[in-house]
Amino acid sequence: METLEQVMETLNMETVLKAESGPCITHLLPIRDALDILSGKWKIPIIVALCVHKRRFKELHRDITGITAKMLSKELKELEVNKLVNRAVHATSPVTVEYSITEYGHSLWPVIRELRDWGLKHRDKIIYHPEEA
Amino acid sequence: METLEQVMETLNMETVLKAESGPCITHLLPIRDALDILSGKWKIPIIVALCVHKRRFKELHRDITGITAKMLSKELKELEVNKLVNRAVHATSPVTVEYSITEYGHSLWPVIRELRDWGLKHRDKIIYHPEEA
DNA sequence: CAGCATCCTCAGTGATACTG
DNA sequence: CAGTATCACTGAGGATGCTG
Repeated sequence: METLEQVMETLNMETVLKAESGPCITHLLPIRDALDILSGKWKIPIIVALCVHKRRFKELHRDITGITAKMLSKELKELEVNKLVNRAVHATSPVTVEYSITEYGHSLWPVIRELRDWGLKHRDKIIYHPEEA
Repeated sequence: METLEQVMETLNMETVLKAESGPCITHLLPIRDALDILSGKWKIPIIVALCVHKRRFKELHRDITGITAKMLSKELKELEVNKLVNRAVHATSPVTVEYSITEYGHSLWPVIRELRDWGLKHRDKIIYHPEEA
């Protein structure tokens, strides 16, 4: 089992931190990419909602408390660009659009699980045991 | 092995999305907590830098390209509150302050690894194979 | 229904200067 | 050295109304 230090060494820190390119592209940047795709106020709720089952725009708008149509539209577009979400237009009248999680979207699961697991432990540590160093 | 759908079901989505409290606290919120702690422009570079070895404020300021003293100070404070980073003041003259990763900080490793691994695969998929659905 | 256009605001960030 | 204070700016996100 590698330690955090060992892994960080593989990141070639001293080079990475100051590099404009090179090692940075294969090391720090991927972390940033993943973070950028998941962060923001609505990405996770949308992904979670679509993981349960496919939904239409209006349904998402209704099921995700507080989101505006503008943000929902924008976020879905980003998720679609990243191939995490599929957009299917049905030629009904009026048209309906169904959004669903892609197969590729499932690859996010290990990431989300780690985030959730760490977040749970962290909540416990900080909120319920704030006194411990 | 659980599927993403199965896990999402355990999140009790329909309840979670609309809940102000209750299930939300143990499910969506931890993900947001973790994300909040890691996201932003400087948290990861700081953590990575400190994982290689402890550093003083000035050293961090020098080693992390582009960060301002104000942001460095603010980010270190947040990391310290979350017990990921330790702040040690030495009564030299003038005083020096050493920042280091805590034992608890190491618990972030699985999270960072998953983010990096997914980010690497994603980079490959989106940038080098943009044509594939 | 599924969005887009417009306007707005305010918290996060940067630049610069200053302090114990 | 290790920060803080002040000001200015930007952009994520919200409110509202409109369209194909």
